[in-house]
Amino acid sequence: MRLIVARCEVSYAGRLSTVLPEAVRLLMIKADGTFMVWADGSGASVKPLNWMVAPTVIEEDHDERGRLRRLLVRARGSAVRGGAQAGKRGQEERLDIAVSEVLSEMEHELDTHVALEKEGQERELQELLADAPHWCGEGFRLVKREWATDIGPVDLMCRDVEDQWIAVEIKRVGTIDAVEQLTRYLQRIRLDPALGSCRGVLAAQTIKPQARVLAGARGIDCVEVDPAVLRGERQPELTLFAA
Amino acid sequence: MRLIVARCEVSYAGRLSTVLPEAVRLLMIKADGTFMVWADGSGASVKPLNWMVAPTVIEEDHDERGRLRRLLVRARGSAVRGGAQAGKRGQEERLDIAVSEVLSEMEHELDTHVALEKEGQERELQELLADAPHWCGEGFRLVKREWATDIGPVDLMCRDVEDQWIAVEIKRVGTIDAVEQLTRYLQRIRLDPALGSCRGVLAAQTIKPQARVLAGARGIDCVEVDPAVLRGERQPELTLFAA
DNA sequence: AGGTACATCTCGGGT
DNA sequence: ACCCGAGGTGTACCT
Repeated sequence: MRLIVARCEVSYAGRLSTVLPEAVRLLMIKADGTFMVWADGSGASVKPLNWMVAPTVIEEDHDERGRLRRLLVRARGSAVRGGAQAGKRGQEERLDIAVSEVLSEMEHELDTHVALEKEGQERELQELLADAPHWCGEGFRLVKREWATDIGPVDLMCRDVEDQWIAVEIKRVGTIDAVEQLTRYLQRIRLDPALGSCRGVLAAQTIKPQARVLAGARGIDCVEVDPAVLRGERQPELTLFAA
Repeated sequence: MRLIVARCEVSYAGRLSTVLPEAVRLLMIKADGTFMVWADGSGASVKPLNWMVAPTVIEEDHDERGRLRRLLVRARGSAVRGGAQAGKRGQEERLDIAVSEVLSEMEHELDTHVALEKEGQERELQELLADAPHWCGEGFRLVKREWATDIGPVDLMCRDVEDQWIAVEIKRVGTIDAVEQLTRYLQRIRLDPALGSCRGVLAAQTIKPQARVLAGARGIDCVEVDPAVLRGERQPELTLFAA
C-alpha cells in the first residue's frame, strides 16, 4: 500500500468523464494496483473522488530532479470495465494525475485480508428461516431452498398443513421491489398446473408500509421476523398488548 | 486526514456483526470523522473492510507510555443508522479497534472537494434524447421532459406521427427493474382516459436479455441508443450487415 | 423524516 | 464473460 499526499489535478475518462481542479488530495495505491483519489469533503464520504480497480498499469513521470510530476493509471485487460455499457467500441479507461507538489509519501506492506465473517445479512435470515419455516406461517414445512424458476430462484418453497404450496421471498428490508420480485416468481410458478394455487409470503426483518399495501393488494402475506428470536436469543413478544 | 498503519484487531457491531483477526491494516480518518479500515486484499478492492460514516465520536486509549492501544468509533446521533433495520431495539453502532502496534502515522490537511463535474450519466442521455426523440421511435416528437405522475416523473413523454402518446423511460443500462418502473408509470398514466392508449418505450445504452423478454411480454418496446451517435460523434451503423 | 431512483454503484455467485 | 441479486449499499431529490 502506497500513500501519497499531493497537490494535483485529476482527470478521468472511461465510463464517464470528470475533471478535478488542482488541490491537495490523498492518492492511495493498493498492492494489487487498485488506485484511489481521496479528499476531505463531506459529500461522498466513504467513496473516493476517483478510482480505478485492479488490474491496472501505472506509469510514473518524474522531472530532472526526480520529483513526481505525473501518474497515469490505465485499466489492463478489457478496454473498458463493463465494456458494452461504456461505449461499445473500447475507448480506453484512464486516470491522469498531474502532480504539482508532493507533501508526503509512505509505503507499507499490509496483510492481505482473509474473508470477513459477516452475520446479519439476508443469507443468515434465509438459513434461520429454512430451519424454522413455521415463522413464515403456521404449520409451514420446507420443501426446498432456492427453488429454481426460469427467471431466478425463490428463497423458500414450503407447504402448509393442508399441503398447499407457498413461495417465500426473504429480505432484510421488505420494499416494493421485493413484492414485485415475488409477484414475478408467482406468475411463473403458477404456470405449472400442480402449483396453480401457490401462495406468496414476504418475510423480512422490517417491512415498509407501502410494500405492505402493495402486497395486500396482490394477495401476498407479510411476516416480520426477528433474527434474535430465530436465533433463540430472545423470547417472542407474546405480551405485546398484555400489560 | 489522519492515516495510521497498525497491527490491529477490528470488530464491528451495528447493522451486522463482523470480526477481523489481528493483522497489519491502514486506518483512515477523514477530517469530518468518517472512519475506514483498509487491507491489501484482492477481494473487495475499492471498498473498506469496515467503516463508519460521519458524524462519529472517536475515543482513543493510550497506555502508560503514550502508545495507542485502542480506537472506539461510535455513530453520533440516531442509535443505529436505518434504526429499525438493525435490530429494532436501538443497539448502538460501533467499531472497535484493538491496536497492538503502530507502524506508521501521519496527518495532513486536505482540501475539501468541490462538487465534481460528471458527464456520461443517465442525465446526459436524457438531454440528448430530449433533443432528438426520433431515436426512441420513428416520428416521435417531445411533449415534455420529466412528465409528472403521482408516483414519480416519466423521463420523456412523446407523441408519434399519428398523435399517439408514448412514455419513454431512459436508462444507461436497461434491466428488469427499469421495465417494472415503466410498467408502474404506464398503469398510472393510462388511468387518464385521454392517455388510455399510451405506449411505453425503454431506451438504454444497453438492454439486458431478461429485461427485453419482460418488456416484450408487457408490450413495451426496447431501443438501444448510442450516446456517441446522439452527440453526432459517430455515424449510425447502417452498414452493419453490408460487407 | 420517509420514499424513490441513480451509481464509473461494488461485489459475489452462477451459468 | 455475462447475468442477476444483495448491499452495513451511499447519495441526491422530492414530498
